[in-house]
Amino acid sequence: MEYNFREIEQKWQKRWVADGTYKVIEDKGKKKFYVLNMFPYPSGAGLHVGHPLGYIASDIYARYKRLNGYNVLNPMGYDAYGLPAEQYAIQTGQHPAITTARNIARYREQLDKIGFSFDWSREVRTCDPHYYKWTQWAFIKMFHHYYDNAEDKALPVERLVEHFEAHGTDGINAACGEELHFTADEWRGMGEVERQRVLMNYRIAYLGDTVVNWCPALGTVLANDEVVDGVSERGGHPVVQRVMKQWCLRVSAYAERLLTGLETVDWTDSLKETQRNWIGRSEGAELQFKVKGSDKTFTIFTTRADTVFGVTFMVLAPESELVAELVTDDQRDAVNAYVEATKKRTERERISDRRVTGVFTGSYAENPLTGESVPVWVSDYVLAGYGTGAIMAVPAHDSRDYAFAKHFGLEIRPLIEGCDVSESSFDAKEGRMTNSPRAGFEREGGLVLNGLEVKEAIAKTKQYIKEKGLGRIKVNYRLRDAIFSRQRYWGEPFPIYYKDGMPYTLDESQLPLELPEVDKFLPTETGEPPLGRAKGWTTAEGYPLELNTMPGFAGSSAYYIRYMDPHNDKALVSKEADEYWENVDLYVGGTEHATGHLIYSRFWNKFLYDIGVVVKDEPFKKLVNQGMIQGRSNFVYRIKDTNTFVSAGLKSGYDVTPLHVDVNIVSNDILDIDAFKAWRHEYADAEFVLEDGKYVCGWAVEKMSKSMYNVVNPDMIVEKYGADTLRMYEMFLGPVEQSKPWDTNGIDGVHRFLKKFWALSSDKGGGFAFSDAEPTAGELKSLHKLIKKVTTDIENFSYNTSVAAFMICVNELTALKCNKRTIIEPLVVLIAPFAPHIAEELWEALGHTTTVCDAQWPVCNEGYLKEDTVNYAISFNGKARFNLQFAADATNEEIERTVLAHENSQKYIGGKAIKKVIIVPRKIVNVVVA
RNA sequence: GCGGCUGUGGCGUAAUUGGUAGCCGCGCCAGACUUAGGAUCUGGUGACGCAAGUCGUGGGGGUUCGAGUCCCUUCAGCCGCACCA
Repeated sequence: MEYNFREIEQKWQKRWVADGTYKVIEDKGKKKFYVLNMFPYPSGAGLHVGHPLGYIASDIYARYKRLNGYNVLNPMGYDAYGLPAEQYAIQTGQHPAITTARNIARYREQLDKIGFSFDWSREVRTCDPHYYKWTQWAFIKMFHHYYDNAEDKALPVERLVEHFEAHGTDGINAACGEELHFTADEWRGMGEVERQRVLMNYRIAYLGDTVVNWCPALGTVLANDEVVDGVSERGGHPVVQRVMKQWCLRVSAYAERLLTGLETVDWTDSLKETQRNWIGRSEGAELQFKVKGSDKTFTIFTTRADTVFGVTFMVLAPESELVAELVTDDQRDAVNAYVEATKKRTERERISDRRVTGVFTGSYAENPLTGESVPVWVSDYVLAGYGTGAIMAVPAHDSRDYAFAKHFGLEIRPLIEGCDVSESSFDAKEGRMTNSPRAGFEREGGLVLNGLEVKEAIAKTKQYIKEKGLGRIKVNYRLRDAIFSRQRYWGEPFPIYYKDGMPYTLDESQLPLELPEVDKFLPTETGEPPLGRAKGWTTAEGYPLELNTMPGFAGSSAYYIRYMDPHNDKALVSKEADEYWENVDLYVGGTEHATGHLIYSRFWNKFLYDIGVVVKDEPFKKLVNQGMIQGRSNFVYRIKDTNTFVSAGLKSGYDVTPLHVDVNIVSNDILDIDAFKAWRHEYADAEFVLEDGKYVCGWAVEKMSKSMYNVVNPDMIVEKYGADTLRMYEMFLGPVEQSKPWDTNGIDGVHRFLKKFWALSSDKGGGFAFSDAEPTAGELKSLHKLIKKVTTDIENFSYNTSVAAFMICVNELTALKCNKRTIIEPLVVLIAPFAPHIAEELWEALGHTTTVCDAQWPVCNEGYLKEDTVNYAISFNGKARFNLQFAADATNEEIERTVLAHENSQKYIGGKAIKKVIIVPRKIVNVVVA
């Protein structure tokens, strides 16, 4: 009987839906397992063969866990808000909700063909009001909480208010924008607006003046992770720095917990390292500098407190408020001009152009340890957003300060014995201190670092700064608060209205606040976001609602929690559901989310943990990054200014333009000329210069994308080979974590394997044939080898070697002509996670009335794997010379005796003394002779 | 610049974790069947050699009876961060 995959796959996909096979309910009697894929953004291009890679890998794991008796949650949904749908809406006027729904339908259709075990009854869409109600709800919660550094968790803002009432800011240790100081009396004297302004300084979701990445082309701000190399991640438009009032999330308050939490999760080292880099913890000290001839002081941050004796100038960031305070009248024009020029530069220009620039402010600062005066400069190499926006410059031991000093002819004073700073600075944190202080500049009772190792000197200086009250020990983070406003239409509206210019949250009972209709998806004529066009966009009392919407990561930050209890309209998640599912046991997705989604989700989850909504501090226990499937593009070469195309091998003789050609009309790099002529009307009368009668295309590995015509859809593969072949082939390509170009060569091998597997139990007529005879030792060994291999492989995500193991087993069984029920049945269960359709069909043929999903994973009996004899390589002084067979249970003494007595051994020993005999179990006997 | 990862046949990859390098598949070669087909089956396939054998895991060095695997060094490629003080 033929392997009719089309019929089989349709039959079982229908059956699964009809029976609700993959519907899962909380069952306290069973252990839970939560498998999750990063949900897709439903783009207009549909699914390509790269998307399912991770879904297949996690589906295999989910099915495997289920066969091992776990209650498995394996949901799927859509990250449905996003820029492409909105850009499309702007161009065509088509409502993004319509295009998004259409794209989702297409995705669903494609996904269904691959045979996933998703529980679709739990589907979520971020743009669905029932869903984003809880995104808005979480935002309200964040608005009404602040981060208490002493308790190290989020607490209600009411607690803060109580404290202000009683003690003012005295004793407050909270994450905030700026350090405020007021008394209880002053607090009580404040009006409503002023109090709101104070509280805004502490809220976890707050409205703040921030330097943002403004993208004029997109008309919106972007988060740091949405800007790559100074241009927008989507579209590649230039990005400039601008100060704007924006909603922000105080992610930075969680920096330390985001860092330490990494130690508790099972993620790859590289991903953890990427997050550590992004969080960017650095230990150092803050040190106060007095401004000469004034009572002003300012603070700098340094990790190299030991170098304070080498400070020869100070530098302020151009955006720093200190600039205006410190600039002298003489220098004001020059400084203003410099600051203005800096503002106009885009992020990209600042990155690409690293010329040393700067201006002297005219002021001098006093070194707190030596009292000497150093000039204060302004330069854009100092960042406003990090530390205090001001630095002490030590050109001898910092390469950036060095370049600046060289350029402007400032003093470079080395502090480490024997270091050479004539060509470049000495940045390493090693060596012995000298010149600290310089001879003749010692102070009574002052700090002396001379002779100390750098590390000791840092510690001693920090201690000194702390004791003398010159500053404090401080930990700084690179991680900044997340900017949470977008000037876009297609996103979650904020549950916020304004009264007297101050924002207030809607009541939870008013949620969801649904996205209003607008006539156009563009900003208003007055430059307000698109929601400014919505009619009646106010509260019932007439207060105006917020016009910004939330960014893409808002909806994706807690979706994994919603899957646990997706239809609950009383809570984000019920206590019972959350306590049962806890958190995600296995999360599969791409590395591109390392510094975006995976930081925001962890932050969001930790906040919900703090307020008692979820029971786990970390959302994703184990994370696997599937590699990207790249496209393999094909090119044709058009001779300039003609409609003639020259084959790749001959193109060097012509002046040609390479053009992408649809890979679907190219086979093994040979162009289907008729299909090419039909592809586009301008090629209908194209002419060709052929080699050997064929048109050979060029190729390159590139990102799979519509514009490069290298997209291969899974549907086409499913149509031609079936879903089971696609699933197994994608796994067979190589390790899941590895990126690789899509290459259809080789899929035949996998398809052939499934046909052979099918043939094992099908007879020549139209039916199945199973033997009830007892299996032989050889058959049992073949099966149990497979059980062992596949079980450990799935646990380790080595699916490619599993597929290889299946092939070996089926080849062996085919050779043995084995169709025995007791062998085929467990084999069917083993393959079910990989090729569920064929497994179901055979499971039914074996006479089962339940689906294979309810089967039991077979257990390996090691007893069948025993070898009777073991082959040893006999080597002399490390050189293998001949082989000998021994019984598997032979003792080392027996082996040694036999080897030494063997006639072949004599010519290698040749009467010399035997130093030792090393016997490695099951492998090698090495005889070492003198 | 800092940090991480990778390097094995013509290709994708594997190697019991320090034990006969190249499993499985593609491709290729030969053969079988055949109403020549992009079907199926069988055998072969790291290099050199008629052979016994020798050489082989980016290069060089080391540890070890034994190294793809461990250590040092170097080269190449990929990824992350990057005027972060």
